[in-house]
Amino acid sequence: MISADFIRGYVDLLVLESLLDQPSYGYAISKRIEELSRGQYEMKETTLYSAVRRLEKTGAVTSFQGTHSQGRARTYYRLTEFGRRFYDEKCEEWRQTVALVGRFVRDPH
Amino acid sequence: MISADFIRGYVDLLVLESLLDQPSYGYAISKRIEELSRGQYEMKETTLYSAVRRLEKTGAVTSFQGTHSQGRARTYYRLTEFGRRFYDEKCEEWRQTVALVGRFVRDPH
DNA sequence: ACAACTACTTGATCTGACGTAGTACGACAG
DNA sequence: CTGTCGTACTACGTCAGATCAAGTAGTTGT
Repeated sequence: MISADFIRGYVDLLVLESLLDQPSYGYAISKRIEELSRGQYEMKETTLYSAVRRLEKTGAVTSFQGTHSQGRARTYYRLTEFGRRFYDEKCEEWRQTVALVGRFVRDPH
Repeated sequence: MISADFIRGYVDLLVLESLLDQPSYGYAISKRIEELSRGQYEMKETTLYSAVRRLEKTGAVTSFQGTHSQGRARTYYRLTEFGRRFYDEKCEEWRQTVALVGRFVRDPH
């Protein structure tokens, strides 16, 4: 299990990726992240919900209430155009970080 | 310039790398990091010094006063055996993080 | 009836990076 | 002989973000 300290800074990226193809809601996002990370990382609920609210505040996502015939009401989140650009930027920053930190990583002797 | 939020979590790794080959001191460590990151990242002094103290507390490094014929006295930091293992672990965690986050990064369309 | 799963919220706490500021020493220019 | 630059730290306060702990609420399975 990868420590959250290592993911910190990329929480937004993981969440945004989950919204690229279609709108989604908290629980589904968390399940997707868990799946894509193959059980190596599990985003805490509070981390996830605070992330989507932060993203909403900055205009990267918008929220709407899903029609629900059953179950508790879900809040869906949809990526905005700005959100897409924001995601692309985050990806680019990630690539740069990989290049940078990579220069500090040596193979164990 | 890469934002500190992206490096957060790898500060210790960068510092430890700078101590792999020989003991060093605060200012030299910061210069080495600046150099290796090719100006893309500059670790703030307060960040660096709080990191070495944290590493000292966990036993990854030990400190000693350098003999100084001139200039202000320097505090040198030396990697311990535990520190070396700690560095190797951080590197391994880094590789895992790269693999994980990489699955959330898509090329811009 | 009760647990388990889904779906989310609130409030408090803690860590770590940062800003600001100051101390301290040497060398060198003017 | 004074000021400024580069070196080498330290102290204090602040803030964002991840977490813990706990609670609310509806649905489904046994």
